[in-house]
Amino acid sequence: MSMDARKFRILQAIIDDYILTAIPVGSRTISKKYETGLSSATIRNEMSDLEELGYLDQPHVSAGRVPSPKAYRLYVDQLLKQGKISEADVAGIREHFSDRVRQMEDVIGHAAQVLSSLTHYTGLVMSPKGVEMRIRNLQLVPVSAASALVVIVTDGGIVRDTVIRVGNDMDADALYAISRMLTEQLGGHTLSEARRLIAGASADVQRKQEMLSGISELIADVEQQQGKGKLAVVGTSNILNFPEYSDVEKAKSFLSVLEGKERLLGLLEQHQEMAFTVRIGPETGIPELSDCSLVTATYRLGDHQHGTIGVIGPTRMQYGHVLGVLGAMGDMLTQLLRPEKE
Amino acid sequence: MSMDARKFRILQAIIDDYILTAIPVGSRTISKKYETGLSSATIRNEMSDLEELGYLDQPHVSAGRVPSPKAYRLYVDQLLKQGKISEADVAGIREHFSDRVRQMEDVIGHAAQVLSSLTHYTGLVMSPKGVEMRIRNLQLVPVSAASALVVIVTDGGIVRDTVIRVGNDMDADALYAISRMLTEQLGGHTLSEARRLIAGASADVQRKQEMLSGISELIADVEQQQGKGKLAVVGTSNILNFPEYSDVEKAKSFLSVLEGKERLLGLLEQHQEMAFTVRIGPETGIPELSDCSLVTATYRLGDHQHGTIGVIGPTRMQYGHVLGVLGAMGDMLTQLLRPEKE
DNA sequence: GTTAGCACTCAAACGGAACGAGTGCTAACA
DNA sequence: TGTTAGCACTCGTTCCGTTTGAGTGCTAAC
Repeated sequence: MSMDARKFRILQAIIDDYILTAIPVGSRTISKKYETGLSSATIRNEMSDLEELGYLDQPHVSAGRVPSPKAYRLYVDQLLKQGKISEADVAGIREHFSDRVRQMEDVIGHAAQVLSSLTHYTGLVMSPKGVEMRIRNLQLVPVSAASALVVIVTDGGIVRDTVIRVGNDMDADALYAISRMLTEQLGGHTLSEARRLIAGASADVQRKQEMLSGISELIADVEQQQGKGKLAVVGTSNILNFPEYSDVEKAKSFLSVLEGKERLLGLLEQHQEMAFTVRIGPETGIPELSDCSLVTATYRLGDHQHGTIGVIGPTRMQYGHVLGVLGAMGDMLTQLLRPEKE
Repeated sequence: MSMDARKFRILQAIIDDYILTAIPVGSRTISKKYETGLSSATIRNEMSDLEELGYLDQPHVSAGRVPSPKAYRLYVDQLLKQGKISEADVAGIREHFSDRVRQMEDVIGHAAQVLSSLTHYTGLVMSPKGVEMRIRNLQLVPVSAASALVVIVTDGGIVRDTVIRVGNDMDADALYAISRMLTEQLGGHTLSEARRLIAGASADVQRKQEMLSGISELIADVEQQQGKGKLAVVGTSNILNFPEYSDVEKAKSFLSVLEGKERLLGLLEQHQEMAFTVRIGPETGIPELSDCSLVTATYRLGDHQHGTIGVIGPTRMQYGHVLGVLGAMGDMLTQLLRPEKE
């Protein structure tokens, strides 16, 4: 016995119905609403086969059937093959981003917000992870008599700053001179190279040494921050709208995974080279998310950096719609974050 | 009939027990566990009086009594009068902040994290709201041939930046010259003054005009950002650990208030001049939070700016502990964020 | 291969009985 | 006059048996 066209159509119908209603689907429902040519008894036979093949589960003997993760996998693969992105989704996103570009972090938070409100699931946006970022400019800005702000601009346009102590006798011009020198020596180098250069530099004066180590720390910070990637999570409470999470225990374990962002980051960092990723239930590898699906897409920042956006919802997710929204949003972000022409 | 010392003791006992167990307290419980000198019948009479006075509610006739918001109010006022802050809380916080100071935003997120984990409620930290912030320095940093980064440093140490377009013929030195000029002219002025000055400046060249308007926009941004205040919310899912939120509907409405941060910001901005604020149930003014209490405290950044930290939990909150933690955290933040000596 | 029919299963909904925590009231007591 | 023992009463909770109905598997006929 194997999967034929009719079995596939029936499976599709079951999945569609279950995604819509969240209640186990019976043979009569399919016979009446979908495959009108066949009687419920026939459907029953087919469903029995599908169960044997591993595509359907039965909560208990007198309930209908529920799609298994394997079924969703088949369904999604089919969806990805035909690769449809709805025009409506693109329009919706364009509308939400009509206002002018703001800071990177705002964009990220905003994007997660839009994902959540368009899909009614939980929206995730991870900031780009820098691969081999290079320093473009480094500048010291006086803050008070004894301290200065170090600003680092990288080729990705990422800016990071911190306050360090400098000598008392540094005026703005002196700081600028130092900035020029540092930019000249470190510009074009990667972050780790820059740190090595600083470490190697002989510090003739104690004060200067102090300053350099402050800068070095900042660079390390940037490296680490970019290595990790910031994560915005919006719409966690949406999950409570779905009947499968009316059990408080389930909801709690779901929410605590989303709050402790580490594991989530780990998931988002996998398969970053793929345009789309769909992980269904157990495929996430996180037991607490075994009733959830995670759909991700990628956006680019410049040529070498890419970030990830995603949506988490119940396994019976509207995959088509979510894929559409994510695709459109990915394009939008790539376009929005394109570095100025050089 | 009025409140005498014994009634007060009994009320205190009821509140203590209810905070601990979350189940309505019966007269026998009080008689056995607390006021051992009195029989349950006597307690019953007193409880009846307390109910008449508005301090107790009865879910239904055959259940025990539950403290009313008015009772918590009395309880908290008493607590505030004796103003006790536990040493253990101070130590706990100091421990969590042992690592070096990082960026303002990190500190805020981290503080919310610590509040949440020490209290097991939801932790809130709002960034300082700038009153009359003054510009200390303004600097243009080259980013690419045609664009530059504007960095603004204010007297509160707040740094904000954005990328603007500049003319093609601007090299680093030219930008620096402009920076010096701008700093000279705008330094010491408040944000709104600075914007007025820029608006008034006659722009001889088109390019310069473009640049100035970019800077002006950034200043407006800083004003607005600081006017609003950023808000970190951590530990929302903690609420699900409490039996009063085992009802999914309640949990959902609570969580959605926390997600749409606007109303929360409004609450936190009220009474910012108070060292401590306790708002119990209906006192919050938000219907969805009528079973919650919000406790806030203030920290300072410099002399003129203050931010708010807070904890949201069920009305039967461990007020003493929360006040202790918030007090200690407020001091910690004030100390941590003290601007460098000038 | 398809379908009608039928016996069977089992979760969910329903409903009444028993339980028990807690109250209010009254009368007796110190 | 305040305290307490006693008792009737209330009412939510729990338990348990019944009914309902959706859905299945199997068999026999088409």
